[in-house]
Amino acid sequence: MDNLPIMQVLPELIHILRSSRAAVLIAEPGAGKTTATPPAFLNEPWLEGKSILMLEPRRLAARSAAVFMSAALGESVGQTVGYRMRMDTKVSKNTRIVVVTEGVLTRMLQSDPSLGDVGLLIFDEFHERSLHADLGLALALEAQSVLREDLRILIMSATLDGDRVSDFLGGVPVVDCPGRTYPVETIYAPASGNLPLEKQASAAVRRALAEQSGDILLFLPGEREIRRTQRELELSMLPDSTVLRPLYGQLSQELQNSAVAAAVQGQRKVVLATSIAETSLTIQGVSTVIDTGLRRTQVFSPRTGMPRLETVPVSKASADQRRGRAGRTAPGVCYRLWSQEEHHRLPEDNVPEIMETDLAQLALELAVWGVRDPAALQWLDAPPAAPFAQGAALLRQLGALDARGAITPHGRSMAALGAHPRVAHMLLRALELGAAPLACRLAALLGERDPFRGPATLDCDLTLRVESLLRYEHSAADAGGVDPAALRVIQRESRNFLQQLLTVGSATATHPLSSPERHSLSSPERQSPSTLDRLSMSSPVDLSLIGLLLSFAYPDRIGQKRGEGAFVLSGGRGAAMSKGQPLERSHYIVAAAVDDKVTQGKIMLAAALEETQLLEYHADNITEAAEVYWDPESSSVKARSRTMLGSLVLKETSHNRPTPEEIEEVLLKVIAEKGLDVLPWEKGVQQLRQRMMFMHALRKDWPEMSDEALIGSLDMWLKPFLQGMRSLRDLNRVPLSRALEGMLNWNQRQMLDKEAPTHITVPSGSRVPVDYENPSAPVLAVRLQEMFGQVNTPMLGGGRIAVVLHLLSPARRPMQVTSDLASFWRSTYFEVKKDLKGRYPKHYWPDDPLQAIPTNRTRPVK
DNA sequence: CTCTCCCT
Repeated sequence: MDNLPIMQVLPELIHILRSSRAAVLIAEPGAGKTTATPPAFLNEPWLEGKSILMLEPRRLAARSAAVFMSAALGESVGQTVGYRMRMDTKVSKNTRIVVVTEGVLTRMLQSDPSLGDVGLLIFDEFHERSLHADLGLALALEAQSVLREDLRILIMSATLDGDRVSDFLGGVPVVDCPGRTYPVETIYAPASGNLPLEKQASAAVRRALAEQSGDILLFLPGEREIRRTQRELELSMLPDSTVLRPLYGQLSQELQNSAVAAAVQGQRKVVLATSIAETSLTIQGVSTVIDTGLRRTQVFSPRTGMPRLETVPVSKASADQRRGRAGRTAPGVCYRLWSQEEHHRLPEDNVPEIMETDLAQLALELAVWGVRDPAALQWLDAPPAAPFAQGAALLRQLGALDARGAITPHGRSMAALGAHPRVAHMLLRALELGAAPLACRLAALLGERDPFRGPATLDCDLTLRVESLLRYEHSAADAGGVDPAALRVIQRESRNFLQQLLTVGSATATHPLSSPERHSLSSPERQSPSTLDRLSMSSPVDLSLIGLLLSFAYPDRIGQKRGEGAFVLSGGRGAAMSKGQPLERSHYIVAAAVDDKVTQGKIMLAAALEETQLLEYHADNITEAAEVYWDPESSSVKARSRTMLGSLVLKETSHNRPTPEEIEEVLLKVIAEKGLDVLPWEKGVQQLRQRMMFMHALRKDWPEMSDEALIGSLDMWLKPFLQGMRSLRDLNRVPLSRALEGMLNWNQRQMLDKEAPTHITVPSGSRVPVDYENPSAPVLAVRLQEMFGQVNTPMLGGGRIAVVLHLLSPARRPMQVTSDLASFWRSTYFEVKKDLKGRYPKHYWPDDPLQAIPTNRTRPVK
């Protein structure tokens, strides 16, 4: 241990922490930082009477670090060095170094924000930037600044940009430790053409088998790609000595072990792995790494509130970490299936978990801490607003937060359970119902991988899984299509949930468990501690409660049948299950897992819910709303009252009487949507509007009459005339002229008749209508003979606008258009006269029209 | 024939 590189920098680090409250240690993997650093501080004066807390991102790492440090001290675990993790704790009075996993640190900080006797808090593998590490650091920094000035914080990291963390912590010292890995040669080997991934990967494996010696580790994004590549390699002619070993998280322990273990003498091992082999597991004997440069990651979609899996390029940091796996014991080689140019475009680091995960749990932890706005704390990367708001909204729905966003007693119990808030809420409600053991099984089923395999997965009914689990618990044989290893994990997790629930349940049994708006329950009241003790996994199970329990966890995914296999969810989305399932006949279901499709999600897991259960247990969220609305079928305003649960219409009746105001409001909205054409624009009304437009063009204080303006002001001018109307047909009775005139004051009305008259009386005595269709150039169409004697063009707009005269023949054929009558009489008239005389010889066409007598006769004079 | 990885 003395020759580890870390030993050379520890004196400096010890020196720094004597005067600094925080430091950053950058050390490559293999430097020994995890096990050498904590004990180095045990004899520091500032740590006297205090202990060291070190955070590890994985249980395995935490346990083995504690074992290794204990062995170095010649002790067993739980003496000077111990660990704490869920369902497994080894510490004693003498323990001064405690290695903890992530959830434990959060719970410790929440139950004692001053961190009791902890003198040094170490974040190991901080570059992984897990949600809990980021949260832990934010909480610890506040604890340090408010409660514990003497608390020291050490950030340990491999590839992290140390300066950024140092700056974030206020410019604390950074210690850099050289690594102790062997050199690895990097070969960029981009695939030619657009080959499927499994072909690229298997070609690279064949190349590496030929060019290199030793075992090969191939990184692929997921299980599907691993299986396809394995098939591809099995079909190609590989040397007999080659063995293929898949490796991913869901694989059984035995198969994982056989992938990790050293190959048998004379064999060459090719391990096909997900990113599990990047940090979590070390594989013996690997000297060649092949990296496809892809990983699968979960992205939370705030739009739908659902998680979604995406295949994305790895970061440079990840790629380097993967490459490093070839140089653990000897110099190695790494093939990267991308080009050097592509490499430059890769992101430096992986996106921190806090940036793309569901933040409901984070929101709950912050509320327990007393913080509603994340900005109140310091973050390396602040939680993004949309997922945080979505999380807070869910917490309010579950009764964990009150209307002001403060934590409720129920919320505190939920946080103490340490499950996802949805699951925690379900467990606590189940406790009240006496259905805790069933809820624990559901919680485990939801948290773990589906135990069904193959075609069995097509039936999304969770009840079938529960039944299968119960058979497994009674060691009864199950039909095919079920994975016993998965059921074993689920059984273990169910028990853990029950134990956790009983601890939290009895701690809070003396005061109300749940939300303030909790309604009274018909079946068993809250459990007393003694009944809690009797609850066990062997209690009888009532399968009819599965849907109800799920509905506590997913109140936003209660589905109402609307078609074959299709459901509307209470949160507003549509979702469907694949055809032919018994569950599709249920009127109500709860969808526990829905994929993240834009229009219609696919239901992966669900259970039936009885309407009576829904009405009884979700009464708080059921609203009765009277609604006045437009019914397109009858084209009229109708009223109904609806019983709603979120977006679901549970019941609808159409009996109540809307008030006139409500009707008018809906009518106005429909007119605005459908446009003004639904109103009776008779000729005179149309002219009135055009006259008003003409006036508006001249005078700004007149109302604007465009479609847009009229629709914008319907409230003002039309509303008073809608009384008693309910349908499109009724609108034909609107006294539109009166309504339009109503927009004018008394003066304007006088002025309208004077300056934009409907008719002009011409010399013959006829009243000729003015055409205002073009409001900037009104037209007066009149027979030429009727204008004899009039010198000048008739004027409108108070003498400002000359009409456009359309002078007509006796048969009302247009002969001439002019806005200057005087000049017409002087010149053009004589040409027109010749023409007219030819065609209408018996009419009177005087040589001096200004002296002639005008006539409105259509027949020639005798 | 949907399913990266961890953790309270």
